[in-house]
Amino acid sequence: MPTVTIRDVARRAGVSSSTVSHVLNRTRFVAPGTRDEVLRAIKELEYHPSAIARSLRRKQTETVGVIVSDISNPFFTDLVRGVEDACNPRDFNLVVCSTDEDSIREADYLRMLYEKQVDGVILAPTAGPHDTLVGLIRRGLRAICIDRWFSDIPTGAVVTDNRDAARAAVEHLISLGHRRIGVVAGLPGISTTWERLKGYSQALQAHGIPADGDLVRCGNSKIGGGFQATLELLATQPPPSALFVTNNLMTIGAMNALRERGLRCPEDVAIVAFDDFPWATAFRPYLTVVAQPTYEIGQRAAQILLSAIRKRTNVSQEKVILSNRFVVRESSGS
Amino acid sequence: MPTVTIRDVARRAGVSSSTVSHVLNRTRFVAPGTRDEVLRAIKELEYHPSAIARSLRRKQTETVGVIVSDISNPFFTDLVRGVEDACNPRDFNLVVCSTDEDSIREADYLRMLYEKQVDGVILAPTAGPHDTLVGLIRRGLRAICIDRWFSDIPTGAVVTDNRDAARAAVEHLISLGHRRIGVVAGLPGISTTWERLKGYSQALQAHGIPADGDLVRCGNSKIGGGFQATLELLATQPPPSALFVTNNLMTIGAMNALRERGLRCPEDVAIVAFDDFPWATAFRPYLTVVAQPTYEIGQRAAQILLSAIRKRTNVSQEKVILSNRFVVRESSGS
DNA sequence: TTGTAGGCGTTATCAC
DNA sequence: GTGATAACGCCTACAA
Repeated sequence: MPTVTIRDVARRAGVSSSTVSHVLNRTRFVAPGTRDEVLRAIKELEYHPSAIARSLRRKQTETVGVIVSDISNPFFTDLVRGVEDACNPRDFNLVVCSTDEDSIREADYLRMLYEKQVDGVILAPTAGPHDTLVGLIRRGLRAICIDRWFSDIPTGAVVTDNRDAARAAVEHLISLGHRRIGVVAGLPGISTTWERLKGYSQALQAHGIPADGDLVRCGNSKIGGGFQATLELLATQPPPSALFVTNNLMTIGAMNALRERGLRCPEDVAIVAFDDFPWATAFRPYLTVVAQPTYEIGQRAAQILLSAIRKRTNVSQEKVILSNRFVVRESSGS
Repeated sequence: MPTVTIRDVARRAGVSSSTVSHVLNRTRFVAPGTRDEVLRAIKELEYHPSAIARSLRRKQTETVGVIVSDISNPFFTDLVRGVEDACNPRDFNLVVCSTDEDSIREADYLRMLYEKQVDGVILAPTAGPHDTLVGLIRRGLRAICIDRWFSDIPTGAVVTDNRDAARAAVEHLISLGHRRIGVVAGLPGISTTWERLKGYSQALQAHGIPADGDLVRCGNSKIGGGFQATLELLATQPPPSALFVTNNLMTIGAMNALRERGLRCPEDVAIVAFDDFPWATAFRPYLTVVAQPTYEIGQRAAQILLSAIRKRTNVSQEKVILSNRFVVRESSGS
C-alpha cells in the first residue's frame, strides 16, 4: 500500500500542503471553496494523517501509559476503565502494562513509555526501587500514582482512606462480639498494606483488645497467598472467629481455605474484606466489604493528568484521598 | 527539558550519528573502542532514543491495538492479559480500547489506531456494520478477530467451539432429568450468541424435546439484561427447572434474579453457564460452567498477529477454534 | 571501520 | 488567503 500523504492531497486539490494541514486542524482560515476541494481530495484518496509524523512535530502523542500490577485483577481493570472513559472524550489512547509487582518490569515499561513519548503515565508503583521512575519524572515525565503512594516519588497520587476504612471494618467485627480477629495482609512495602494494618491495630487498641502477632499473616495480595495465610490463621489456637482480608484476590483465597477446612462463613468464621465484587450480591456468602471507588480512582487520576498535560504544567504533588464505602452484608454475621 | 538527540550523543562521543544508531541497533560492526565511547556518552547524557522518530523512519511502531467490548469484563481482561504476555517478550506495547459494543466507537478507535500506525489490531468486533474495519484491512491493516467471527471481515479469527460446548452443557442438564430448560441468550448479531443457541437447540432435538420460544430470552450479554431475561424465564408456565446462561455477566444477573425470587440453586433451578470465574470455587453455588480458554485466545491471537507482522505477510484468514472445558460443579444439581 | 546526507509525513514560521 | 520551507529525531543507502 503506497501511503498517501498530505502532499498527495495537496496536489490533488491544487493547493499547498500547508493549506491541507490547516483545514485538517482548523488552525487558520481557509476559503470555503478551497476547503471543499481539500475535503474532497481527502475523501477521494482516503487520506489518513500520520499520527506518528504529527507527534514528531508537535511533541505530543495523545497517549497515556497505564501501569498496573495486573490488568486481569478486577480492581485494576475497573480502574483502567475509569481512566479510559476520562481519556476517550479527549481522544487520548491508553497503553496498558502489567508489572506483576516486579520493579524491573515496571522500569522496563516506564522506559518504553518514555521513549514512545507518552504524554503521561498513570501507575500503581511496585514496592520499589523507584529510581527509574524518579529519574524520568525529573526529566519531565508527567506521572501520577494510583492506589498507592510513596514519599520518594515526587508526584501526585490518587488513593483511598485505607486506614480509616480498615478501622471501621474491624470495629464492625468487634461490635459483633469478635475478639480474636485474624488479618490477611497484603504485599509488604506498599502503602495500602500498612495503612490497612494500621487501621486494624487502631481498632483493636480502641477497644482494649491486645494485639497478637499470630493473627497477622501476609497473603501477598494474591489468591494463593490469601489461601495460605488463611490456613495458617485458622490453625492458631484458639482460632480466630473472624477474618479481615485486605484485598479482593486474597478474599477468594480465604474463601477457598474455609471451604478446604469445611468451615462456614459467617457461622464459623466471619469475614470482612477489602474490595467489592460485581458478583457480591449474587453468590453466597454475600460479602461485607470495604468498597473502594475503583472506577473513580482511575477517572480522577486521568483528569488530573490530562489537565496537567493540557496546561503543560507538572502534576501537582497533592495526594487526593477518596472515600471508601463500607457495605455490610451477610459474611460478617448479623 | 532540552531533548538529547542522537546527534548530541554522536558529538559527545566524537563519532557520527550513524555510528551511534548502529551501536544502538546492533546493525553493523563498530570497533569495540568506539562502541564503548558511544555507550558512555549515552549513559552520561542519559540519552533515550525517540521511538516516535524511529517509527516514522521504519514504519513500525511495535504497538498493537486491542479492541474489546469492555476491558472491565473479566472475560476480556483475561484475554488481554494473554495478549500482553505474548507481546511483552517482543517488546510490543498494547493500546486497549473498549467499544461497549458500539460500532461507531469501534470505527473511531480503529481509525485512531490506524493513524497511530499500530502494527496490527486484535479485536472482538461489534455486531457491525464493519465498513471501516473492512476498509482498513483492505488498505493493509493487519487485524485478527477474537471471540467472534464474521464472514464479511476478510481476516483470521481465534474463537472457541461454542456450539459443541453449548450442546454438551445442555445435554448435561438433560441427563440430569431436566426438560424445561431456559436460555439466557447473548447480544443478537454476534457469532457466539447464535452458535450457543444452536448448540442448545441441537441438544434438545437430539433428545426429542420440543423447542419452546418462550424459553429463549435475550439478556444482551450484560448483568442487567441477564437479570431481566431470567425474571422473564422464571415467569413462564410452567417455569423452567434449569437455565443455560450464555455468558459470565448474565450469569451474575441470573443469580441476582434467583435471589430476588427467593429461589435456590440448584434445588429450585439448576444452572449451567458459559465462562468460568476465578471465584467459582469460593462462593456458592459453585457453578457448573463451560470454561473458555480465555487467556489462550488472547495469547494465540497475539502470536498469529505478531508472526504476520514479523514476516510482513497478511494475517491468514484461517479460523482457529480452541476447545472449551466443561466443568461440572454443584449449580447444575447432582 | 566509519561518515554524509536524504527523507519518513507533519506542522509552523515566514513571506507574499 | 495561501505557499515555501525548515525543522522534528532517526535510519539507511551510498561513499570513503
